[in-house]
Amino acid sequence: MTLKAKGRVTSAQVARRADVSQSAVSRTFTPGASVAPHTRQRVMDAARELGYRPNAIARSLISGRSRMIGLVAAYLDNQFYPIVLERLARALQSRGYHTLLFISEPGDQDQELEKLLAYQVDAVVMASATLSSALAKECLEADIPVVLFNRDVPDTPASCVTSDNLAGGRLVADYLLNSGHRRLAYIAGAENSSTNRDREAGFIQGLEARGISLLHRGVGAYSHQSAAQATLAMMRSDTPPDAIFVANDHMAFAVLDVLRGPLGLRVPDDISVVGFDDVPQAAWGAYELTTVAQPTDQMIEATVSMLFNQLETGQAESTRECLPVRLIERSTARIPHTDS
Amino acid sequence: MTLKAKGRVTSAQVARRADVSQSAVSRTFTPGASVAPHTRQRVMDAARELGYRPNAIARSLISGRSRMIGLVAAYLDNQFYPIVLERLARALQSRGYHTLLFISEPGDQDQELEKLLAYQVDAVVMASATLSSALAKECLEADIPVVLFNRDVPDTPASCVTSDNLAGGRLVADYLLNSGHRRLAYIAGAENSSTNRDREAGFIQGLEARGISLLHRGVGAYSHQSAAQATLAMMRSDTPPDAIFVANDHMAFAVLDVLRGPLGLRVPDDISVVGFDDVPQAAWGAYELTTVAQPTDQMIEATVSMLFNQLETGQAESTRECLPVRLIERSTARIPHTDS
DNA sequence: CTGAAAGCGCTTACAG
DNA sequence: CTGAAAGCGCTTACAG
Repeated sequence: MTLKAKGRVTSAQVARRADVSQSAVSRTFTPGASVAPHTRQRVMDAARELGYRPNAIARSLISGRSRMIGLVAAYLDNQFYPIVLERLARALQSRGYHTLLFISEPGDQDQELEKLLAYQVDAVVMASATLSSALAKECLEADIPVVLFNRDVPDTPASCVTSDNLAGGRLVADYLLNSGHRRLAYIAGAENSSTNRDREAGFIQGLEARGISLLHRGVGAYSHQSAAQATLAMMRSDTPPDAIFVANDHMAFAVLDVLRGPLGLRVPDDISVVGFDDVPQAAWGAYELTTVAQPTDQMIEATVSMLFNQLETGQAESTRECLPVRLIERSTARIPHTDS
Repeated sequence: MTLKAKGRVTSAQVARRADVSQSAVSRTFTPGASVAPHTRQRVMDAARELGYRPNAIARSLISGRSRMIGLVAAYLDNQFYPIVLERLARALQSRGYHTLLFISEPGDQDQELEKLLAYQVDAVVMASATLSSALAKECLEADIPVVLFNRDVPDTPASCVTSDNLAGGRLVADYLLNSGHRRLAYIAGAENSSTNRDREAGFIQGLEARGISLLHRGVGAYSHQSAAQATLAMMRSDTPPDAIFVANDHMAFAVLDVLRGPLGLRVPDDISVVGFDDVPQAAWGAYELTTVAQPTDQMIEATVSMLFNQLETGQAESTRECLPVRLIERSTARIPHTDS
C-alpha cells in the first residue's frame, strides 16, 4: 500500500511517519552510517509506504560530489564510438556513477562544455573531441579529472588514453610493403585529430624506412561520403595506387564500396585496403576488412581506473596511457609471403 | 587575469567582489530577471575575474527543475540507436537541457532506473527498453513525463512514439508477393518487443490477406549472430524460403552475409531480403538493402515536442504518436512488375 | 545509536 | 532596481 504524496516526498516526511529524526532517515540511506536495525526497519517501512527516493541533487549539493561523469562524444555514426559509449557508461553505472552526455558540435566546444561543468560533474571524459587547454587547466585546478579518450593532445594538462596509433601506421606500411605493394595511398581522417596525425605519421615512417614514398593522399575527414570521393579521385588519376591505408574502418567501408561497385575492382586481387579500429562490422561478411585493432576494452578500463584513481586521491594530475594495437588479417589486403 | 579561488567559486564570492548582494549576482545569471545594466556589468566583471560558473545543482534543488532528461538506451550496436541518441541529445541541448544517460541491462530495468530518477530528471525517454507500468505510473504521478521511443506498450501510462510498424509489415508482404514470391520467411527480433510484434503481425496479415501463410520463422532477437544462425537453419531445411523479411536492418545485414557468403546465393536473383529501419548502412554499396524506412527525424521531433509540451503545461498525461513508414526499394529484393 | 543544528549554493517572494 | 531572508532536501560534525 503506497500513500501517494503529491510531488516529491522528502526525508522529513519519512522521518515524521517513522517517528525518528530526519538524520536517522538520512543515515539509513547512507551506506556505512550507523543506525540501529530497529530504526532502520522503521525508516525503510515508512519510506516504502510513502514512495521515498533520496534526492541525489540535494545529496550532491551538500556532499560536493555529484557522482555524475560528463561524457563528451561525437561521430556516433562511426560504430567505434557507440560501442565505447555503451561500455563506458555501463562501467560507470556499475560503480554507482551516471553519465551526463554531451554531443559536441564542431565549433563551440568550450562554451557548451561550460554548461556541462555547471552540473558539477565529478570528472569529464572527452571521446572524439578536445577542449581548450585553458578549460582543461581550469578543470584540473578545480580537481575535476579530465581524460581524453582516443585523443592525444601533446601539451594538454588533461590525461590521455590512446592506442599506439603510430605503431599501427607502421604495421600497415610493413604489411603492405611485405606483400609487394609499392603504389601506396593514404586516406586521412580529420586533419586536426591526433588519431589521424599519428596513424599517418606511422605509415609514412614505415614507408620511408624502406625508401618508399606515398603516392597519393586523400582526405576523408572521417566521413563516409568524403572518403568515397577521395577514393574515386585517386583511382581516376593517371597513377592509381595498388593499396590504400584508410585512417579508420568507417571510411574504409566507403572505400571498399567504391572500389568494388562503381570501379568494378576486385579486392585484394586488384588493390588492397587496410583500415583502423576493428569495429564489429569489419568482421562482417560483406567486408572482412583487414585492419588494425584498437584494444577498446583495455582503453575503457584504463579510462575508468584512471578516473577513479584520481577521484579517490582527490588529485587530478594528468597521466597518459598508450595501449598496444595489432593487425587483424582478413580478406581485403594481399597476404605477404612469409619469406624469412 | 583570473584570480584562482581554490575549489568552486560561489555567487557570494562574486557578490563580495562586485560589492553587490548575492541576489544581484543570481539575477544577473537568471535570464529575464531585472538588474540594472551597471550592476550587471560589475557582476559580470567580478564573475569573469573569479572564474564563476553558476552551480546548476544548487539551482535545480531550489527551482525544482533539473533541466536534465533521463535517457535509457541499449542495443547501441544497432546503428539505429546511436543515431537516435545523437540527434535526441542534440535537440535537447539546443533547448538548454542535458541528457543523463542510462544503459539498460536485460534484467533489473526498474531498479537501476530508480537511481536515475533520484537525480530528479525532468522527464524520461526510454529508447529500446520499457519500464514497469508501476514505475511509469509513479513517474506520471510525480508529473515526470515518460516517453517510450520506438516502443508501444498497450496499457502503459507512458507516452509512446513509434512508426507504423504494422503497416510496414504489410507493405513488405505486398511487395514480396507482388514480385512473385510465395515461400516466405520471417526473422523475428526480440520476442517481447513491440516493434517485433507489430512488424510480424503486419507481415502475417498482409500474407493472409492474399491467402498465403508463412513458411518459416526464425528468431534473431535483434542480434547479428543469432540472425545469421536462424538464416542458416531455415536455408538448410527441406523447404528453403525464396524471400526473407527481417525484423530490422541490423539483422538483415547478417542475413545477407550468410546468404551471399557461406550459402553462395545471389540476392535478389535466388532470394529476396527486406529489412526494417533504413539505417545509413542500408544504403551502402555492400548491402543496398531494400527496407522499410522509419521516419527517424520525425520520431525525434515528436518525442521532443511531446516532452516539452508536457514540461510546459506541467501535466504529464500520456499521449501516443504513430508516424508513417515507407518502403525504400533498393537491390536486395526482386522488383515487382507494375502490372496495373 | 540518536537528534538538533548548521550549511551546501542557489532562487525567489517580500519590502523598500 | 536592490538586499535581507527564507528555504530547496539533503549530509555531517557535535553532543548526548
